[in-house]
Amino acid sequence: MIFSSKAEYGVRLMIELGRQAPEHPTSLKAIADAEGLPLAYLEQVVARLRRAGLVMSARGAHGGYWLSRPAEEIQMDEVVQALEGAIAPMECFVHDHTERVLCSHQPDAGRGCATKLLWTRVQGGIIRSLQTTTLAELVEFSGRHEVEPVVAVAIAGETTAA
Amino acid sequence: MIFSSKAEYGVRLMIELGRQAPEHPTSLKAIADAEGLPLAYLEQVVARLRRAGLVMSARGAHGGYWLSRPAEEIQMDEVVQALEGAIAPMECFVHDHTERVLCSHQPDAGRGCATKLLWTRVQGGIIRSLQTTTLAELVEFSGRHEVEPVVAVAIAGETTAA
DNA sequence: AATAAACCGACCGCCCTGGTAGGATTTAGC
DNA sequence: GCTAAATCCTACCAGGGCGGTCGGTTTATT
Repeated sequence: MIFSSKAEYGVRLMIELGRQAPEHPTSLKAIADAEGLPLAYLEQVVARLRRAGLVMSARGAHGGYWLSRPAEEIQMDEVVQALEGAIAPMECFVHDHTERVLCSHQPDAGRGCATKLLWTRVQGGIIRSLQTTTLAELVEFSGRHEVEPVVAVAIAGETTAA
Repeated sequence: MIFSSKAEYGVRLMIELGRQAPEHPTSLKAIADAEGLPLAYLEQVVARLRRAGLVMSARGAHGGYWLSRPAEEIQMDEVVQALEGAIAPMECFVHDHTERVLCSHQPDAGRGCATKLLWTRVQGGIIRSLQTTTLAELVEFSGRHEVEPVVAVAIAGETTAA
């Protein structure tokens, strides 16, 4: 429940685009069918990726979307950030201006904001793990197990446990 | 927006308890006043910490709460987990049983679930950063800047930027 | 007895999420 | 030029979770 479904859908969409030949436009309809996702909702998701400059598009018949850069050069923190907005573990990290009680950092400055220290570390952990993963890795991973379904499940299980 | 305010309030509460002498019960009222948080809501928050065995309580007049272990032995992943429930970056991580479309891991096992690889790494990053931070660290940090308010703000700002 | 506190469960308004609807615009192919 | 296929855009909506309140019960101290 940390990331919303926009992140899930968007990452899947990016992987799907990464599987296609570059410059060759893929229609949203094709992706929606392949992944079993609602087309109209995907439109909103891909709009964020486009505005962030991660994908490019061509309108009209035989139009579609493609990666604006090779998958090797796309770090996943860019993708998730485009989909979810700022990657922050706590509300006060993204809206410093709001004078909510949630973040006592500004108000009672007499005491160091210890929670902020904690959330800063968490934020670092998240961003680091996203930065060190490229889209190409995920594309490669998703394609590697297409031939052997049983093995694929086993490996995925181990990865989860680790 | 990754963690809810329960985490923020609960961590602050734990820090407050860590500042007190062990075994000496602190009333919720005192904490609520010190932190400017709603008492009735804090009750729900502290209940989670108690059920997780992180704090102990005494009822009646002059009752209150205290840490069940020294702050040095409390890793923050335990605290956050008690407050937020399972620490998972995506819904399908916590409810494997639900047959939602959100996680395609089970359904189309023919293809390796690449998003799961990503979320697993993120989860690892979060938990690691929480595990390597003890409550004692936060207590020490919060107390260090009490004397020099101006310096405290400056240091906190640097920590955020880093 | 009175007071101070932990404990418990029900309730409730607000906002965000996930999703739908309906259209406007652009392009390829005939 | 017409039609179909696609992107693009805006508004709308139901549901659920979150943050919070309230009233009351129980337990212990003084």
